[in-house]
Amino acid sequence: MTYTLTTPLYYVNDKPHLGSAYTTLACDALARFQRLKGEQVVFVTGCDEHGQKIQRTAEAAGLSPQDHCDQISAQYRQLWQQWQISNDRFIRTTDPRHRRIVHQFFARVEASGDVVEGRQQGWYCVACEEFKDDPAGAIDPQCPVHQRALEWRDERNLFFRLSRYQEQIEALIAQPEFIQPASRRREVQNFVAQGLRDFSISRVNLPWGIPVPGHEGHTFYVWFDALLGYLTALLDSSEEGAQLRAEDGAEEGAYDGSKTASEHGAISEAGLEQLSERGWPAQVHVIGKDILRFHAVYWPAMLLSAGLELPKQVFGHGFLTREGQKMGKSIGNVLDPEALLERCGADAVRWYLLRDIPFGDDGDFQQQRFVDLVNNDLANTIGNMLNRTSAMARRWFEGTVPPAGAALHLDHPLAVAATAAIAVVIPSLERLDFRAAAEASLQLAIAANGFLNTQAPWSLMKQEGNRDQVAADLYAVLEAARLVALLLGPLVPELSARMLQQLALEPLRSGPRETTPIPWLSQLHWGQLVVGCPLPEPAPVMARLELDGPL
RNA sequence: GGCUCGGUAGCUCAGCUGGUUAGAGCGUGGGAUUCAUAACCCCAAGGUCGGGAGUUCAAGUCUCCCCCGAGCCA
Repeated sequence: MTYTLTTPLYYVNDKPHLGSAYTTLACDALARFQRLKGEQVVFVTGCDEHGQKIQRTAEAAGLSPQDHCDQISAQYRQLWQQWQISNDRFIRTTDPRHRRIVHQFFARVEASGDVVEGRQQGWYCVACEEFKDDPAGAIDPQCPVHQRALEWRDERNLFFRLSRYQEQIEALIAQPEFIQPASRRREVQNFVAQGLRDFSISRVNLPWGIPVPGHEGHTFYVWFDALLGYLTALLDSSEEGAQLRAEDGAEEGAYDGSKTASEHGAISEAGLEQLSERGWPAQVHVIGKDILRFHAVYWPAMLLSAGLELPKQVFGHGFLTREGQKMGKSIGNVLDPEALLERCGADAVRWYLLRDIPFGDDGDFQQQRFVDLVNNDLANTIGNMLNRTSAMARRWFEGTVPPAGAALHLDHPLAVAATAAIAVVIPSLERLDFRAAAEASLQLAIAANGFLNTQAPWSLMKQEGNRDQVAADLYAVLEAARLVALLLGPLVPELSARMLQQLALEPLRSGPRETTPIPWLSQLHWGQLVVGCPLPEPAPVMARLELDGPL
């Protein structure tokens, strides 16, 4: 069973902004979690590179559309590398393979009788790539989203017969799991309840796009083409895709290294019929709430028409504001993800965004709170807990993990706290509730600090006869720290690795196609820290953030 | 204009099917402590639960009206 998840394919209109980073980060946490659980993950991201808006942006910059796309998508790719995003695929809709898939898909839709020609007339927003409902007689109407003048269009387009799928879509979105979070479901339901209308899937006189076969002068509408990128990504013939398939074979006991090369030939011909072996349907499409409709209504209908399986879930998360204000170039308050990473580090940003904002709701990036939470949770509560305990263990127990003694009992208060934390973290991550997972992990660290203060090993050590007690207490806290580090693996992988390193343990391996030698889930049990194991010299695993000046 | 969500401590928010002194985190103030990254631990501050009316023995928690904010659709 493959766990496929996707970010949106980001529109290459401009360089990446924090919103895209937010989505990608969350997906990365989910992907890592699933890998740690032992799932075979295909984490897809990429860029959407078609449409008139891009053509015009490129022209304005004096570039060819392709050059422009190359530049921007390279920025995305680079940014994700800098953030250590563990995507398995990076698909661009200008990839030649994509064109083939689009044509193949279109042929299926056409064969289903779902493509009709029609006249489309109306006010068009190029920025939205969408017809608006302003009346024909409107004078200089503006796009409410972009506050730009709409353009009058009157063209003969190809339409997808969405209306035929009314009942099926209604049934689909009636499933409580399909649209998440639940709060967004009704919105879509209302929209569908009004009756689905056919929508145009082609544009005329738009050279920057994929031509529609058999319909001279038409190119595909971005929303038809872009979503298909998810499929192209899975049918990837590149090395990473091939490797995944090789592992597939190995798992079924049919591994044959010599086969890989000959497979390549076949792979490059891979088409839609291969999708089910390549990880389709996706387990979840993670998207911003603004494009929920495309993913929850149009996209499933297109897939139905093409005879393909439907994704299991569409998760529409909220938007980020900054200090209560919408981020925008005109206000000049955009947070640049690259700069943010450089000044604060990936762990800090990941922690703040995932721990403080309920995934699904809108969130506000507040610098003071960002710093407060990172310093309190990560540096003070978690980092310092490990640091102080490791220092004591090294000082009093020959630089090693002290004898566990009574700490191994499962009714030890920290064993109980750890079990409780694990029981919350796993189901929370499963449903993309990163906040609950973070809080539960943090709770374990708080319990460990509390325990330490109650036991006060530094006082006990001053009297004779307490050595065993101190050893057990320190063991318990170190063991709690180990479990905190493991639980934080998906959310803040680098911090997790540094913590494990301080405990002389191997970091988790949750990157693309990585597996951890000892399964994560089996490591998540009390009492596995090895007594007598030498501890490295303590070094803070998380530095406090001290920002001079606004971000 | 229709529909849907919100409006609870300085800030961000929990409060399920109505029922003892309305909770958490951060911030703030105080205390304790020294193992540690001036970190950790403990305690407190008293917020008309947007406003008004109603139902009820009893309402942030239900009903109606109003005000404010957000979103979807038109």
